[in-house]
Amino acid sequence: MLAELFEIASSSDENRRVPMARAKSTGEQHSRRERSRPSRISGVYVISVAARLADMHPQTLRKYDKEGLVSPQRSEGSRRLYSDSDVERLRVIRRLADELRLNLNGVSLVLDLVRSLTDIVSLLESSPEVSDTRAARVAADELRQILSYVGAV
DNA sequence: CTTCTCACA
DNA sequence: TGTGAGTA
Repeated sequence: MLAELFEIASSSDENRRVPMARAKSTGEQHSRRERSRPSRISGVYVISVAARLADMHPQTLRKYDKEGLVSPQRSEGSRRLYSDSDVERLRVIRRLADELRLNLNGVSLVLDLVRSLTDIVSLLESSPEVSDTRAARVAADELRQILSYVGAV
């Protein structure tokens, strides 16, 4: 359906023998860079860790990947690497599916809409000529309500 | 990736 | 009993 809208650049699929540094199934991979204030700590997690953070089973994450709901980066060995935003996205999916009882097609549709609405809110707030109008403020406020209801804060 | 279970209509 | 979601 609309799932093909999400595309994350995948690196080259070279199946070279890269010595995997202690392939621990639990624990974070890579270091955490604290770039100019810890406003955003970027973590990278293997599927088992990401599943635990999102309170899901690893098989569910594989299925979501296959369905195009979440497209994690891949390592050299084609292992899925989930970012913090991927985990956050998984939590939104869990809310949409568990609480709102949406099926996966509904979830992907809502996620598409969330992205569009987020962009529209940004546009409404971008330039003063727009954001200073009453209509823009009302519209942006309404969209933010919808986004927070969906859980996309 | 395929198979199996479970819920549901 | 066919389909979708999650799991083994």
